[in-house]
Amino acid sequence: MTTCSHEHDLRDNHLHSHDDTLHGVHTGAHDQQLIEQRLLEAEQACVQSGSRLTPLRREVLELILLANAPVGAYDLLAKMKRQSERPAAPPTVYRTLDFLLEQGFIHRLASINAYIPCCHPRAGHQAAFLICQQCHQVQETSAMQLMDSLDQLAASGQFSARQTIIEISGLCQQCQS
Amino acid sequence: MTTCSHEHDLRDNHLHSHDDTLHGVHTGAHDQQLIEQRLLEAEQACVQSGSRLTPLRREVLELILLANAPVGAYDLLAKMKRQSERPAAPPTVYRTLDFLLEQGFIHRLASINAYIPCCHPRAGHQAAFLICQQCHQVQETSAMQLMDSLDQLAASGQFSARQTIIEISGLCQQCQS
DNA sequence: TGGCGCATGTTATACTATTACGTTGAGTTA
DNA sequence: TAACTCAACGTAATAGTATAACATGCGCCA
Repeated sequence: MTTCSHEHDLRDNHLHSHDDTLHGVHTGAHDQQLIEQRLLEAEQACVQSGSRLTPLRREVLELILLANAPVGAYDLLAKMKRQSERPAAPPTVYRTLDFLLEQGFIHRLASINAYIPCCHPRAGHQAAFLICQQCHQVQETSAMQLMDSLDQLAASGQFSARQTIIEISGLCQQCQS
Repeated sequence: MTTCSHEHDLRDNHLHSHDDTLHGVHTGAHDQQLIEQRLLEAEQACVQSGSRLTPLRREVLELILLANAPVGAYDLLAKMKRQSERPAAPPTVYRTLDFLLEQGFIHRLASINAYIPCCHPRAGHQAAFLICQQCHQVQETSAMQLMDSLDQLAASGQFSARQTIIEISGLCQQCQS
Protein backbone atom coordinates (compact mmCIF):
# COMPACT_ATOMS: atom_id res chain seq x y z
CA MET A 1 0.00 0.00 0.00
CA THR A 2 1.59 3.26 -1.03
CA THR A 3 0.51 6.27 0.90
CA CYS A 4 0.15 9.72 -0.53
CA SER A 5 1.97 12.68 0.96
CA HIS A 6 -1.07 14.86 0.67
CA GLU A 7 -2.45 15.39 4.17
CA HIS A 8 -5.47 17.05 5.60
CA ASP A 9 -6.10 18.47 9.01
CA LEU A 10 -9.48 18.57 10.69
CA ARG A 11 -8.53 20.50 13.78
CA ASP A 12 -9.41 23.97 12.66
CA ASN A 13 -12.79 23.23 11.18
CA HIS A 14 -15.16 25.98 12.19
CA LEU A 15 -12.33 27.80 13.91
CA HIS A 16 -9.88 29.45 11.54
CA SER A 17 -10.05 30.79 8.04
CA HIS A 18 -7.99 29.09 5.37
CA ASP A 19 -5.11 31.54 5.52
CA ASP A 20 -3.96 30.82 9.04
CA THR A 21 -0.44 29.44 9.38
CA LEU A 22 -0.81 27.59 12.64
CA HIS A 23 0.23 24.16 11.58
CA GLY A 24 3.74 24.18 10.30
CA VAL A 25 4.96 23.65 6.80
CA HIS A 26 1.74 24.55 5.06
CA THR A 27 2.23 28.25 4.44
CA GLY A 28 -0.42 30.08 2.50
CA ALA A 29 1.90 30.82 -0.41
CA HIS A 30 2.91 27.22 -0.82
CA ASP A 31 -0.67 26.10 -0.78
CA GLN A 32 -1.68 28.81 -3.15
CA GLN A 33 0.68 27.57 -5.86
CA LEU A 34 -0.41 23.97 -5.49
CA ILE A 35 -4.01 25.01 -5.53
CA GLU A 36 -3.62 27.01 -8.71
CA GLN A 37 -2.01 23.95 -10.22
CA ARG A 38 -4.90 21.74 -9.16
CA LEU A 39 -7.48 24.15 -10.45
CA LEU A 40 -5.72 24.28 -13.79
CA GLU A 41 -5.66 20.50 -13.97
CA ALA A 42 -9.34 20.40 -13.17
CA GLU A 43 -10.08 22.93 -15.87
CA GLN A 44 -8.17 20.85 -18.40
CA ALA A 45 -9.86 17.65 -17.31
CA CYS A 46 -13.25 19.29 -17.80
CA VAL A 47 -12.34 20.45 -21.28
CA GLN A 48 -11.34 16.91 -22.12
CA SER A 49 -14.49 15.36 -20.70
CA GLY A 50 -16.78 17.97 -22.21
CA SER A 51 -18.04 19.13 -18.83
CA ARG A 52 -17.92 22.63 -17.46
CA LEU A 53 -16.00 23.93 -14.47
CA THR A 54 -18.35 26.81 -13.79
CA PRO A 55 -17.45 29.65 -11.40
CA LEU A 56 -19.52 28.02 -8.67
CA ARG A 57 -17.87 24.64 -9.12
CA ARG A 58 -14.46 26.22 -9.28
CA GLU A 59 -15.12 28.18 -6.09
CA VAL A 60 -16.25 25.10 -4.19
CA LEU A 61 -13.29 23.08 -5.39
CA GLU A 62 -10.98 25.90 -4.36
CA LEU A 63 -12.54 26.03 -0.91
CA ILE A 64 -12.01 22.30 -0.47
CA LEU A 65 -8.42 22.60 -1.64
CA LEU A 66 -7.77 25.55 0.66
CA ALA A 67 -9.21 23.82 3.67
CA ASN A 68 -6.24 21.51 4.25
CA ALA A 69 -8.79 19.38 6.03
CA PRO A 70 -11.90 17.39 5.34
CA VAL A 71 -14.79 19.83 5.20
CA GLY A 72 -18.48 19.20 5.68
CA ALA A 73 -21.10 20.37 3.24
CA TYR A 74 -22.41 22.90 5.71
CA ASP A 75 -18.91 24.17 6.41
CA LEU A 76 -18.64 24.95 2.72
CA LEU A 77 -22.02 26.59 2.85
CA ALA A 78 -20.89 28.85 5.68
CA LYS A 79 -17.64 29.75 3.95
CA MET A 80 -19.48 30.63 0.77
CA LYS A 81 -21.85 32.87 2.65
CA ARG A 82 -18.92 34.58 4.34
CA GLN A 83 -16.57 34.97 1.40
CA SER A 84 -18.64 35.49 -1.67
CA GLU A 85 -21.92 37.29 -1.80
CA ARG A 86 -23.43 34.16 -3.24
CA PRO A 87 -26.74 33.12 -1.68
CA ALA A 88 -25.82 29.42 -1.34
CA ALA A 89 -28.40 26.99 -0.03
CA PRO A 90 -27.79 23.28 0.67
CA PRO A 91 -28.85 21.93 -2.73
CA THR A 92 -26.35 24.23 -4.40
CA VAL A 93 -23.54 22.78 -2.36
CA TYR A 94 -24.64 19.16 -2.70
CA ARG A 95 -25.10 19.42 -6.45
CA THR A 96 -21.67 20.91 -6.79
CA LEU A 97 -20.15 18.24 -4.59
CA ASP A 98 -21.83 15.58 -6.72
CA PHE A 99 -20.24 17.06 -9.80
CA LEU A 100 -16.79 17.22 -8.23
CA LEU A 101 -17.14 13.64 -7.01
CA GLU A 102 -18.19 12.44 -10.46
CA GLN A 103 -15.19 14.13 -12.00
CA GLY A 104 -12.92 12.52 -9.45
CA PHE A 105 -11.68 15.86 -8.13
CA ILE A 106 -12.69 15.13 -4.56
CA HIS A 107 -13.53 12.21 -2.30
CA ARG A 108 -16.25 11.76 0.24
CA LEU A 109 -15.44 10.30 3.63
CA ALA A 110 -18.63 8.48 4.56
CA SER A 111 -17.56 7.78 8.11
CA ILE A 112 -17.26 11.46 9.00
CA ASN A 113 -19.54 13.03 6.39
CA ALA A 114 -16.80 15.19 4.95
CA TYR A 115 -15.09 15.91 1.67
CA ILE A 116 -11.42 16.18 0.72
CA PRO A 117 -9.52 16.85 -2.48
CA CYS A 118 -8.23 13.85 -4.38
CA CYS A 119 -4.46 13.41 -4.36
CA HIS A 120 -4.22 12.23 -7.92
CA PRO A 121 -7.33 13.43 -9.68
CA ARG A 122 -8.50 11.01 -12.29
CA ALA A 123 -12.00 9.73 -12.69
CA GLY A 124 -12.96 6.41 -11.20
CA HIS A 125 -9.85 5.60 -9.26
CA GLN A 126 -10.31 3.83 -5.95
CA ALA A 127 -8.56 4.95 -2.82
CA ALA A 128 -8.37 4.20 0.86
CA PHE A 129 -8.08 6.69 3.68
CA LEU A 130 -6.18 6.61 6.92
CA ILE A 131 -7.89 8.91 9.40
CA CYS A 132 -6.01 9.69 12.59
CA GLN A 133 -8.45 9.90 15.49
CA GLN A 134 -6.11 12.09 17.51
CA CYS A 135 -4.63 14.71 15.20
CA HIS A 136 -7.34 14.24 12.57
CA GLN A 137 -4.96 14.17 9.67
CA VAL A 138 -6.06 12.13 6.71
CA GLN A 139 -3.76 10.25 4.39
CA GLU A 140 -4.96 9.00 1.08
CA THR A 141 -3.52 5.68 0.03
CA SER A 142 -4.00 3.44 -2.94
CA ALA A 143 -5.31 0.16 -1.62
CA MET A 144 -3.49 -1.98 -4.13
CA GLN A 145 -3.91 -5.28 -2.38
CA LEU A 146 -7.59 -4.83 -1.80
CA MET A 147 -8.03 -3.84 -5.41
CA ASP A 148 -6.29 -7.07 -6.33
CA SER A 149 -8.74 -8.99 -4.18
CA LEU A 150 -11.63 -7.25 -5.89
CA ASP A 151 -10.19 -8.05 -9.28
CA GLN A 152 -10.06 -11.68 -8.25
CA LEU A 153 -13.66 -11.58 -7.11
CA ALA A 154 -14.71 -9.94 -10.35
CA ALA A 155 -12.72 -12.40 -12.44
CA SER A 156 -14.46 -15.29 -10.72
CA GLY A 157 -17.81 -13.68 -11.51
CA GLN A 158 -18.77 -13.29 -7.88
CA PHE A 159 -19.03 -9.56 -7.50
CA SER A 160 -18.52 -6.58 -9.75
CA ALA A 161 -17.41 -3.55 -7.78
CA ARG A 162 -18.46 -0.08 -8.79
CA GLN A 163 -17.48 1.92 -5.78
CA THR A 164 -15.44 1.07 -2.73
CA ILE A 165 -15.26 2.87 0.53
CA ILE A 166 -12.23 2.14 2.65
CA GLU A 167 -11.78 4.28 5.69
CA ILE A 168 -9.43 3.25 8.42
CA SER A 169 -9.46 5.11 11.70
CA GLY A 170 -6.65 4.81 14.17
CA LEU A 171 -3.45 6.55 15.18
CA CYS A 172 -0.93 7.97 12.77
CA GLN A 173 2.79 7.65 13.32
CA GLN A 174 3.19 10.89 15.23
CA CYS A 175 0.32 10.20 17.57
CA GLN A 176 1.54 6.78 18.65
CA SER A 177 3.60 7.46 21.74
CA MET B 1 -11.16 -13.03 0.60
CA THR B 2 -13.64 -15.51 2.03
CA THR B 3 -17.23 -14.43 1.87
CA CYS B 4 -19.80 -15.27 4.45
CA SER B 5 -22.99 -17.07 3.56
CA HIS B 6 -25.05 -14.81 5.74
CA GLU B 7 -26.93 -12.42 3.49
CA HIS B 8 -29.16 -9.44 4.03
CA ASP B 9 -31.84 -7.96 1.87
CA LEU B 10 -32.73 -4.31 1.80
CA ARG B 11 -35.72 -4.56 -0.48
CA ASP B 12 -38.42 -4.92 2.07
CA ASN B 13 -37.35 -2.16 4.37
CA HIS B 14 -40.44 -0.26 5.39
CA LEU B 15 -42.53 -2.68 3.37
CA HIS B 16 -42.87 -6.10 4.92
CA SER B 17 -42.68 -7.47 8.37
CA HIS B 18 -39.90 -9.85 9.25
CA ASP B 19 -41.91 -12.97 8.74
CA ASP B 20 -42.55 -12.69 5.03
CA THR B 21 -41.18 -15.51 2.94
CA LEU B 22 -40.67 -13.72 -0.33
CA HIS B 23 -37.03 -14.40 -0.83
CA GLY B 24 -36.40 -18.06 -0.93
CA VAL B 25 -34.64 -20.20 1.57
CA HIS B 26 -35.08 -17.93 4.53
CA THR B 27 -38.28 -19.19 6.06
CA GLY B 28 -39.47 -17.73 9.28
CA ALA B 29 -38.99 -20.96 11.21
CA HIS B 30 -35.46 -21.36 9.98
CA ASP B 31 -34.63 -17.81 10.92
CA GLN B 32 -36.21 -18.23 14.30
CA GLN B 33 -33.89 -21.06 15.18
CA LEU B 34 -30.80 -19.21 14.02
CA ILE B 35 -31.89 -16.13 15.87
CA GLU B 36 -32.40 -17.98 19.11
CA GLN B 37 -28.94 -19.40 18.63
CA ARG B 38 -27.46 -15.93 18.08
CA LEU B 39 -29.21 -14.49 21.07
CA LEU B 40 -27.89 -17.29 23.23
CA GLU B 41 -24.39 -16.68 21.97
CA ALA B 42 -24.75 -12.99 22.70
CA GLU B 43 -25.96 -13.73 26.18
CA GLN B 44 -22.97 -15.96 26.82
CA ALA B 45 -20.55 -13.41 25.39
CA CYS B 46 -21.98 -10.79 27.73
CA VAL B 47 -21.56 -13.05 30.72
CA GLN B 48 -17.95 -13.59 29.73
CA SER B 49 -17.23 -9.89 29.23
CA GLY B 50 -19.09 -8.83 32.35
CA SER B 51 -21.59 -6.71 30.41
CA ARG B 52 -25.33 -7.02 30.50
CA LEU B 53 -27.68 -8.02 27.69
CA THR B 54 -30.67 -6.19 29.13
CA PRO B 55 -34.20 -6.74 27.80
CA LEU B 56 -33.91 -3.57 25.72
CA ARG B 57 -30.60 -4.59 24.20
CA ARG B 58 -31.85 -8.08 23.57
CA GLU B 59 -34.95 -6.75 21.88
CA VAL B 60 -32.99 -4.45 19.59
CA LEU B 61 -30.56 -7.21 18.69
CA GLU B 62 -33.46 -9.51 17.95
CA LEU B 63 -35.05 -6.91 15.70
CA ILE B 64 -31.83 -6.54 13.76
CA LEU B 65 -31.49 -10.29 13.45
CA LEU B 66 -35.08 -10.65 12.34
CA ALA B 67 -34.82 -7.97 9.71
CA ASN B 68 -32.80 -10.06 7.23
CA ALA B 69 -31.70 -6.68 5.94
CA PRO B 70 -29.72 -3.66 7.02
CA VAL B 71 -32.00 -1.54 9.16
CA GLY B 72 -31.78 2.14 9.96
CA ALA B 73 -31.93 3.48 13.49
CA TYR B 74 -35.30 5.05 12.86
CA ASP B 75 -36.62 1.83 11.36
CA LEU B 76 -35.79 0.16 14.65
CA LEU B 77 -37.45 2.99 16.47
CA ALA B 78 -40.64 2.49 14.47
CA LYS B 79 -40.62 -1.28 14.99
CA MET B 80 -40.18 -0.84 18.71
CA LYS B 81 -43.07 1.55 18.91
CA ARG B 82 -45.21 -0.87 16.94
CA GLN B 83 -44.26 -4.13 18.61
CA SER B 84 -43.58 -3.38 22.21
CA GLU B 85 -45.27 -0.76 24.28
CA ARG B 86 -41.88 0.73 24.97
CA PRO B 87 -41.68 4.52 24.60
CA ALA B 88 -38.45 4.49 22.56
CA ALA B 89 -36.87 7.79 21.60
CA PRO B 90 -33.78 8.16 19.36
CA PRO B 91 -31.18 8.24 22.16
CA THR B 92 -32.48 4.92 23.44
CA VAL B 93 -31.90 3.32 20.08
CA TYR B 94 -28.51 4.89 19.45
CA ARG B 95 -27.22 4.00 22.88
CA THR B 96 -28.30 0.44 22.39
CA LEU B 97 -26.73 0.30 18.94
CA ASP B 98 -23.49 1.64 20.42
CA PHE B 99 -23.51 -1.18 22.93
CA LEU B 100 -24.17 -3.84 20.32
CA LEU B 101 -21.43 -2.40 18.12
CA GLU B 102 -18.95 -2.40 20.98
CA GLN B 103 -19.75 -6.01 21.74
CA GLY B 104 -19.26 -6.89 18.09
CA PHE B 105 -22.79 -8.23 17.73
CA ILE B 106 -23.64 -5.93 14.84
CA HIS B 107 -21.95 -3.81 12.20
CA ARG B 108 -22.70 -0.33 10.97
CA LEU B 109 -22.74 0.37 7.24
CA ALA B 110 -21.60 3.97 7.08
CA SER B 111 -22.35 4.37 3.40
CA ILE B 112 -26.05 3.66 3.86
CA ASN B 113 -26.49 4.53 7.53
CA ALA B 114 -27.75 1.11 8.45
CA TYR B 115 -27.00 -1.72 10.82
CA ILE B 116 -26.72 -5.47 10.28
CA PRO B 117 -25.94 -8.44 12.47
CA CYS B 118 -22.39 -9.71 12.47
CA CYS B 119 -21.84 -13.07 10.80
CA HIS B 120 -19.31 -14.30 13.28
CA PRO B 121 -19.83 -12.28 16.42
CA ARG B 122 -16.61 -11.67 18.25
CA ALA B 123 -15.41 -8.36 19.54
CA GLY B 124 -13.06 -6.28 17.44
CA HIS B 125 -12.99 -8.30 14.28
CA GLN B 126 -12.71 -6.42 11.03
CA ALA B 127 -14.94 -7.12 8.09
CA ALA B 128 -15.73 -5.89 4.63
CA PHE B 129 -19.14 -5.66 3.02
CA LEU B 130 -20.27 -6.28 -0.52
CA ILE B 131 -23.45 -4.31 -1.14
CA CYS B 132 -25.35 -5.07 -4.33
CA GLN B 133 -26.80 -1.89 -5.75
CA GLN B 134 -29.50 -3.76 -7.61
CA CYS B 135 -30.89 -6.45 -5.32
CA HIS B 136 -29.53 -4.76 -2.19
CA GLN B 137 -28.21 -7.93 -0.69
CA VAL B 138 -25.22 -7.54 1.55
CA GLN B 139 -22.48 -10.09 1.97
CA GLU B 140 -20.07 -9.88 4.81
CA THR B 141 -16.54 -10.93 3.98
CA SER B 142 -13.33 -11.07 5.89
CA ALA B 143 -10.90 -8.74 4.18
CA MET B 144 -7.88 -10.86 4.81
CA GLN B 145 -5.56 -9.21 2.37
CA LEU B 146 -6.36 -5.71 3.52
CA MET B 147 -5.87 -6.79 7.08
CA ASP B 148 -2.45 -8.07 6.07
CA SER B 149 -1.67 -4.68 4.57
CA LEU B 150 -2.73 -2.98 7.76
CA ASP B 151 -0.59 -5.31 9.80
CA GLN B 152 2.34 -4.36 7.62
CA LEU B 153 1.63 -0.69 8.12
CA ALA B 154 1.34 -1.18 11.86
CA ALA B 155 4.52 -3.24 11.99
CA SER B 156 6.42 -0.46 10.25
CA GLY B 157 5.06 2.03 12.78
CA GLN B 158 3.25 4.07 10.18
CA PHE B 159 -0.35 3.70 11.22
CA SER B 160 -2.16 1.84 13.96
CA ALA B 161 -5.66 0.92 12.88
CA ARG B 162 -8.49 0.84 15.37
CA GLN B 163 -11.47 0.59 13.11
CA THR B 164 -11.78 -0.04 9.41
CA ILE B 165 -14.71 0.59 7.19
CA ILE B 166 -14.74 -1.31 3.94
CA GLU B 167 -17.91 -1.10 1.92
CA ILE B 168 -17.94 -2.10 -1.68
CA SER B 169 -20.96 -1.31 -3.80
CA GLY B 170 -21.53 -2.98 -7.10
CA LEU B 171 -23.38 -5.90 -8.61
CA CYS B 172 -23.59 -9.34 -7.07
CA GLN B 173 -23.32 -12.48 -9.12
CA GLN B 174 -27.03 -12.87 -9.76
CA CYS B 175 -27.48 -9.28 -10.86
CA GLN B 176 -24.72 -9.36 -13.47
CA SER B 177 -26.51 -10.34 -16.65
C1' DT C 1 -29.96 4.15 54.73
C1' DG C 2 -27.42 6.51 51.82
C1' DG C 3 -24.60 6.90 48.03
C1' DC C 4 -22.81 5.18 43.78
C1' DG C 5 -23.09 3.78 39.05
C1' DC C 6 -25.32 1.94 35.15
C1' DA C 7 -29.23 1.79 32.18
C1' DT C 8 -32.98 4.12 30.51
C1' DG C 9 -36.49 7.99 29.81
C1' DT C 10 -37.38 12.69 28.05
C1' DT C 11 -36.98 17.03 25.65
C1' DA C 12 -34.86 19.59 22.59
C1' DT C 13 -31.82 20.46 19.03
C1' DA C 14 -27.93 19.84 15.82
C1' DC C 15 -26.29 18.01 11.74
C1' DT C 16 -26.71 15.93 7.02
C1' DA C 17 -29.16 15.50 2.78
C1' DT C 18 -33.01 15.59 -0.63
C1' DT C 19 -37.52 16.84 -2.99
C1' DA C 20 -39.87 19.77 -5.75
C1' DC C 21 -40.29 23.54 -8.31
C1' DG C 22 -38.96 28.11 -10.27
C1' DT C 23 -35.52 31.00 -12.82
C1' DT C 24 -31.79 32.16 -15.74
C1' DG C 25 -29.00 32.17 -19.66
C1' DA C 26 -26.25 30.25 -23.43
C1' DG C 27 -26.66 27.69 -27.59
C1' DT C 28 -29.45 25.89 -31.31
C1' DT C 29 -32.91 25.55 -34.66
C1' DA C 30 -36.73 27.22 -37.51
C1' DT D 1 -35.46 37.13 -34.45
C1' DA D 2 -38.56 34.13 -32.02
C1' DA D 3 -39.20 29.99 -29.91
C1' DC D 4 -37.29 25.95 -28.15
C1' DT D 5 -34.03 23.30 -25.28
C1' DC D 6 -31.20 22.01 -21.77
C1' DA D 7 -28.00 22.33 -18.13
C1' DA D 8 -26.93 25.09 -14.18
C1' DC D 9 -28.44 27.42 -10.43
C1' DG D 10 -31.84 29.62 -6.96
C1' DT D 11 -35.37 28.92 -3.41
C1' DA D 12 -38.48 26.95 0.06
C1' DA D 13 -39.66 23.27 2.48
C1' DT D 14 -38.85 18.99 4.50
C1' DA D 15 -36.81 14.36 5.31
C1' DG D 16 -33.41 11.64 7.53
C1' DT D 17 -29.64 10.83 10.91
C1' DA D 18 -27.57 11.67 15.32
C1' DT D 19 -26.41 13.89 19.77
C1' DA D 20 -26.59 17.00 24.00
C1' DA D 21 -28.27 17.71 28.36
C1' DC D 22 -30.72 16.53 32.06
C1' DA D 23 -34.08 13.53 34.78
C1' DT D 24 -35.48 9.03 36.58
C1' DG D 25 -35.28 4.37 38.24
C1' DC D 26 -33.04 0.65 40.24
C1' DG D 27 -29.71 -2.72 41.94
C1' DC D 28 -25.68 -3.06 44.66
C1' DC D 29 -23.03 -2.65 48.59
C1' DA D 30 -20.43 -0.12 52.14
